Amino acid sequence: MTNPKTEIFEQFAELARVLGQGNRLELLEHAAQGERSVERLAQLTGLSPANASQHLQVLRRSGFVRSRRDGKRMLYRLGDGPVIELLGALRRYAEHSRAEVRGIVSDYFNRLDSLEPVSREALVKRLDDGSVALLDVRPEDEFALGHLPGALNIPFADLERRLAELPKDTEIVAYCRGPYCVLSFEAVAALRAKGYDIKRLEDGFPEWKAAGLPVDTAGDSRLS
Amino acid sequence: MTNPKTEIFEQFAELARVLGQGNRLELLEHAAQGERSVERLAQLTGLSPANASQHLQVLRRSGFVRSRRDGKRMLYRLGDGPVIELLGALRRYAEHSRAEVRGIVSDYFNRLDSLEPVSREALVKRLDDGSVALLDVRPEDEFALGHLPGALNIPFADLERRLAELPKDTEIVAYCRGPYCVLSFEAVAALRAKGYDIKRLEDGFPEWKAAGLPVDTAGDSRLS
DNA sequence: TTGTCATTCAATCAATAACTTGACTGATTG
DNA sequence: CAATCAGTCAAGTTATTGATTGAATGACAA
Repeated sequence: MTNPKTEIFEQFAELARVLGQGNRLELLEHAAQGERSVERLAQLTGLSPANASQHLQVLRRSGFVRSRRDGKRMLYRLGDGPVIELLGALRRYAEHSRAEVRGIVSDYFNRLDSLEPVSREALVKRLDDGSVALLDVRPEDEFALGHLPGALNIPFADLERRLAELPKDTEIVAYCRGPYCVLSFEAVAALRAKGYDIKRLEDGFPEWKAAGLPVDTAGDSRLS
Repeated sequence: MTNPKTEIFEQFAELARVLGQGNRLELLEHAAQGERSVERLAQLTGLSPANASQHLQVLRRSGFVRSRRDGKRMLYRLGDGPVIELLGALRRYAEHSRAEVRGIVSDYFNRLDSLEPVSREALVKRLDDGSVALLDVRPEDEFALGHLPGALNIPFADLERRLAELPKDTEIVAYCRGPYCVLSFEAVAALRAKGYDIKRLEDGFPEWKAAGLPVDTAGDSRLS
């Protein structure tokens, strides 16, 4: 173990082991949306608070999340290393080589949205043109913690009630928490059925932020 | 567990767990050099054949390696998914956030080569100019399984004896198995001490190949 | 066919990990 | 100050994992 190479591989492996737990990956995705208390993260993932706390500490020890105290709550947010990039590489590898992943993806997601999604690059270009409207279907609190500039926030649950706010003549791009977030898939399916010209952003808010693209945090929820 | 999202995260986690073992990562690095028998891989990593075999099967189940039979030996090589990309993301994350990794790297590696390495992109450009000679310091069998076009192969152990083959007037770029392969670090240190104008390639052969750049497999070991 | 070699399988043991429970700490509120 | 709330810690249980050993397979050669 004094061999430096072995030592390095062991360090890498330790990081991989931290990601080797579904619950932790799920906590990580939620923390990637913005700061969240332990209790909230526990609710979102269905874990017991104690269990969530322990997982979060494991994630913190490896720098995947950071934490700060706010009164009696402890807020966790994503760490500042290239976490999203690592998770993206894991996702891409999984999509390539795990038949199960492809199966689940096509069963549950692609079925809902057979048209190809819009890439981040394409969206940036089209936002410059002003030829597209942005729809954020995440819950309001996640939206408040950060969103794409100019996005309109209508949580998925409120979509039916607030259809009037959506433009019928402009193309809409909907986004969500990440590439596997169901909300945007279902929003696209629902709105397309109603005749809206709508597509899905390939990935979600964390990836956008990680790419260094501008992010709004205030309640600035007008259409661009 | 019927929840598709949980299911997906569990799939991702399973892949991460496979990488969560130092010995497996080391086997993977060796398999990334080219096809290798179980026995050879066991030798290279210091594992027992049975143990190496089991690890290799775990890696195979997740597509990180492929295998084929050749007579009575079983040859393992890297799988064809974006494995190198995933390992690269893991490495970059580790370098960013693990103080231990930075420490080990600076202690054992940077000490040997304080000058910045040459990036793959820069090397491609300079190879077009013909302004640089390529030195592959890996063992001959690894070289034979694949190497950068026009590279001269002098295994590290033979360097002293074969100095005459190296140009004194051209800049040399040395490379090896990967970003943490000691051979190229030491070769650069040794040759620089003897007055050669030599730098290290930032990463190694597997990354070059994964980037889709041309690779020679024959015994074509002339200088470019 | 028999023997040999490389690899895999099966059984075992020790170590590690995840989750639960209940007690504990630290900050806020009455 | 006492009560409460959010989070953490510590101990115990169960399940999984990695390494070892020796036997079993499958390919080849005499």
